[in-house]
Amino acid sequence: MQTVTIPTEQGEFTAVYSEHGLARLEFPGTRRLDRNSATGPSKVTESKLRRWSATTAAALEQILDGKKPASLPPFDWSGGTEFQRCVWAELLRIGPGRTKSYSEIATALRNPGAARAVGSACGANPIPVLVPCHRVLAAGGRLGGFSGGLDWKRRLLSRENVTPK
DNA sequence: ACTGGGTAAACAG
DNA sequence: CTGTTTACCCAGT
Repeated sequence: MQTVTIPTEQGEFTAVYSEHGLARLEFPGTRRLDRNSATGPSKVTESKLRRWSATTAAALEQILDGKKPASLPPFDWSGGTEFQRCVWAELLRIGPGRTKSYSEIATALRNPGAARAVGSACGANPIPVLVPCHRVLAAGGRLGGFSGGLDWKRRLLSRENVTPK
């Protein structure tokens, strides 16, 4: 695992890469102590890392600007369950300025009634912003929750001209 | 505004 | 397997 910091207007994000791609993205101010995994030499090559970092930084910048990212880095979702990966994949289908409710996601996955489980899966999303869990609202356009803090959710949405109740 | 029952998934033990 | 927790939802007070 390799960590790379990404400076933006909104602060310094931290990206964590495995040999398969971007595994985690952290908001500014969320210090993690496990900075160096002592599991031998990192398996992610320098050339991959530089390419992925550039793509991640550009995508992050674009989303913080309320725009659609031109391209995304590969994601390493190996830590997630099958259900969580399905939810996260569905989130990627929501464009900037659009929102979906937790139950709409559940229905789209042909598992209506799983709205609450969808909420849990969103909370477990290791790559916020790029995997836009901030575009998922509760029923009736209410804000719902956000692992990075509701102020971030409001900020990201307002940048896309969305104002929840 | 608050409560209760229903629901699905992850996790600890 | 049971109990607990969870970024939910809806119909009643």
